[in-house]
Amino acid sequence: MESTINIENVVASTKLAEEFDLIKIEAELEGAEYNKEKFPGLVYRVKSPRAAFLIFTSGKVVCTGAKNVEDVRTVITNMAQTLKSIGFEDVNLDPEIHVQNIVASADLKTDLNPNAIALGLGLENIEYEPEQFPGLVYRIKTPKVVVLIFSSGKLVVTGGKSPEECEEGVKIVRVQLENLGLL
Amino acid sequence: RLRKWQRRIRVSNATERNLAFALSELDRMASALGLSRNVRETAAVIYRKAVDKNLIRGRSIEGVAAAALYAACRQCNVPRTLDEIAEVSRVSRKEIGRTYRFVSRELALKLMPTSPIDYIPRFCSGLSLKGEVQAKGIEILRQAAEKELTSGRGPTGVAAAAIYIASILCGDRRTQREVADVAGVTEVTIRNRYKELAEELGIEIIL
DNA sequence: GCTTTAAAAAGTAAGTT
DNA sequence: AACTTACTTTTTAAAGC
Repeated sequence: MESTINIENVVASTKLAEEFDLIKIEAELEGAEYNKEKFPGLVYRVKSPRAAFLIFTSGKVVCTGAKNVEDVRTVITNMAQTLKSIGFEDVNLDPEIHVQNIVASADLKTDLNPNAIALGLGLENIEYEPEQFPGLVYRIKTPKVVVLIFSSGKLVVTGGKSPEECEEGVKIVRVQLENLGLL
Repeated sequence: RLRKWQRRIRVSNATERNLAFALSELDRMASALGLSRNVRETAAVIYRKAVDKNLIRGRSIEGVAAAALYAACRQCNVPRTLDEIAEVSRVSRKEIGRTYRFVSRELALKLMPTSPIDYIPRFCSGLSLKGEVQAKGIEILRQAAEKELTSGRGPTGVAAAAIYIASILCGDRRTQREVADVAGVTEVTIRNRYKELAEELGIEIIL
């Protein structure tokens, strides 16, 4: 089966140490931004596979912006190595990583009618306020994902914990629209 | 026993006081927006239902009142944008929108998205345009809806473009800036929408 | 609820040129 | 009028207000 979705962003969390001295990291790593009053986490961007990190004093880390689930491990491992080389001897170089959210896009390749879809899926199951946003918001219970449906036929799936859940979300939308005769 | 009664009376007083405040707020906002008695009563009904379902918990009375008014305008087909409601409320557009979604869902209002057609009468009066232009604008929007040219677009922008075209076709032209001002959109938006409508509906605009 | 990050979708907005 | 940049919606973790 050809891939029907394009993963655009993966958000993951992990714990690299018991604690971090963010002021030291900010001083050692070029480009690191840390404003405790503004936000409790230190922001650091990497280019390897491109990604952004939010590092906290608790040792916990949030990684966003990765384009693949595999890149997440690569980038986090590199981050751990960088922190170790900067003087943090106790960083875990092989931490447990939790993918928290995946944002993906898809294309049904047909124009869609949001108003008809709203009535078909049921006004109580969707949110569609073109005055505020052009996409129709459809929340699916299982898998627990949210799909944004546009009149162009393009979709955005978010909230999934794995690529499979995102694929499933697109599949559900496609099947329901087909059954409604709106595809 | 006596304390229990006092508590009930106190709660009752607070409830009545809050309801009175909410209703006066609805009236104040409705007056500022020039809304009819029908819309005010519809808003009051929605607000009372929200109170009966305890939807006020964790929300401000003003926020729910503003959301109820926004919903009432839509239900009565005389829509106001969230920005217009926010202008006469002390609650932000974001808060009103969030409360509206919650109340709308909890009370199962099942409102369809606002139709551009519902903005035509108000915008035309604001531009002192006659019924002929109004009818032409509505006709254009009906055709546009059939060809699905309005999906995903802001209702006010589409309505503004239809009025702009209608005013020209009826020989009582209004400038893009004039229409943009009453509709609360930019000239760029009117330009984008009217070009699209004229093109797809085969309307020749001679300036 | 907010603050910060990333990203797509499509519409609208604002500032420059 | 074109460009650019930016904000709207959704999701999600983190620590703290």
